[in-house]
Amino acid sequence: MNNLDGISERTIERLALYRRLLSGLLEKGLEHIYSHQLAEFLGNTPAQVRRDIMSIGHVARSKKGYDIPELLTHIDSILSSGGDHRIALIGIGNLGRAILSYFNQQHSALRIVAAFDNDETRVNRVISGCRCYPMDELKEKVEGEEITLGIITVPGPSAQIVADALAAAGITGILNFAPVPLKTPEDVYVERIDITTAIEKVAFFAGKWRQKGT
Amino acid sequence: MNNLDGISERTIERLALYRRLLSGLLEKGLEHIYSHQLAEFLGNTPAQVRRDIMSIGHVARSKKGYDIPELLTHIDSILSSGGDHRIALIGIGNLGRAILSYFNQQHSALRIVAAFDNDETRVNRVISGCRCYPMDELKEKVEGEEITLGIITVPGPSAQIVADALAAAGITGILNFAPVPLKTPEDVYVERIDITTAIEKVAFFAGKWRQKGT
DNA sequence: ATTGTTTAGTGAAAGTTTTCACAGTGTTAA
DNA sequence: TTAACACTGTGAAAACTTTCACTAAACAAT
Repeated sequence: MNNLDGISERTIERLALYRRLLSGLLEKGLEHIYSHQLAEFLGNTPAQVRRDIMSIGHVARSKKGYDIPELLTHIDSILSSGGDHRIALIGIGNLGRAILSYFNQQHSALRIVAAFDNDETRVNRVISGCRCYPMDELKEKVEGEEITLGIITVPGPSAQIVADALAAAGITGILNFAPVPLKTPEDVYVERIDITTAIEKVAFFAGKWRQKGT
Repeated sequence: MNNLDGISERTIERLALYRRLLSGLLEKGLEHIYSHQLAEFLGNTPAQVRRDIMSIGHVARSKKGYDIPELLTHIDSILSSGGDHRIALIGIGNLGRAILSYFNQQHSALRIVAAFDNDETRVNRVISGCRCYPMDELKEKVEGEEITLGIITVPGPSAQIVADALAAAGITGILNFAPVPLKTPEDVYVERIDITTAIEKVAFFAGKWRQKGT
């Protein structure tokens, strides 16, 4: 289910990291890089780097390692192959605003083009270059602006309602920050980021680790 | 490496979800729950629920399913077994503030007790019940306040410096929101949340999914 | 009591991801 | 030209995670 073209979910995540890294290296004028250098930067192993790069069908036999511009172009073409996307963000609270400013500074292929909230005091203005609308205009704007992805930053109890609205508006992917799992139609891809769970996980493993050795 | 007491990393994440869910159900006065109901709430399978619960050594043969208070207590004791933690947050930007307000409303066992930033205008005040200090007081406060975990919400270029400072101050776990992998000593557990990567991943899979069928 | 039904617990299978280890090859140096 | 080296590509093994499928037990109904 999550394996298109033989590229696994995990590999896609790392490809996004490779892309960021390579693009930085390119700006510094570097031309070539070895798998073990990439691994060093990313904190994984050379074998994994090579397998990831292999999985997108990249071939570059050279003693100098990978050609950075070439590899970057290739990774970019894979990651972009899902098409262009315009994004809606729902929930203009602290987290929502943080993501707006954090995300809309960079990036051209992916942009948050509209934000929504139920609270009227948060609406009808522009935050980080993004217009804010009341929730009941969601469907209209999603269709009008050709929005295909949604980011949910509303409190837990409202998240499912928002997800339903997004799905009804025809969105195909959701990034959910609310601390609840969403029920969505099969054809909507959902990714969750659960900050509380992440901290609890760190607390558990950090504690355990300290108790033992390693 | 990430498998203490036979409990896998993934299971720990789900246990945190079970705990939240069960605690909500308990407040509603529910007493028992079946594995298939838990699975329904969490969007996974009954078999996985049972395996997770089994892995913490919980036994409760009853035709009525799991006893909620009992199971909750047990999960809680596992998740708390990493010990209590006081948390420092570094980087009082939009994201940092969002996490402060988001996190410090609830939760007692884990609390963000100090925030730090290089920017003097963000410092020496209280945000969401959390005192803000300049960076150069980090070590002193970490030791004085018995802080054991750190949350990094600074921009990418500063993240490694902050991580080094945290490690030097004796912290054992880090949650890193900066879009760069960190190099840390072996005895520091690091978890990363990469918002940009998450969005790129959704864009990829949502696009692919739409192109094909399911 | 007996029987039927439904559920938890769990060994084993299946699926996924990472790592190992080595063959083949471009590159450099002699 | 040849030899030594270091790196990629990759089959196969290992490690990890999820799912299947069955056993035994609790409970309800008779």
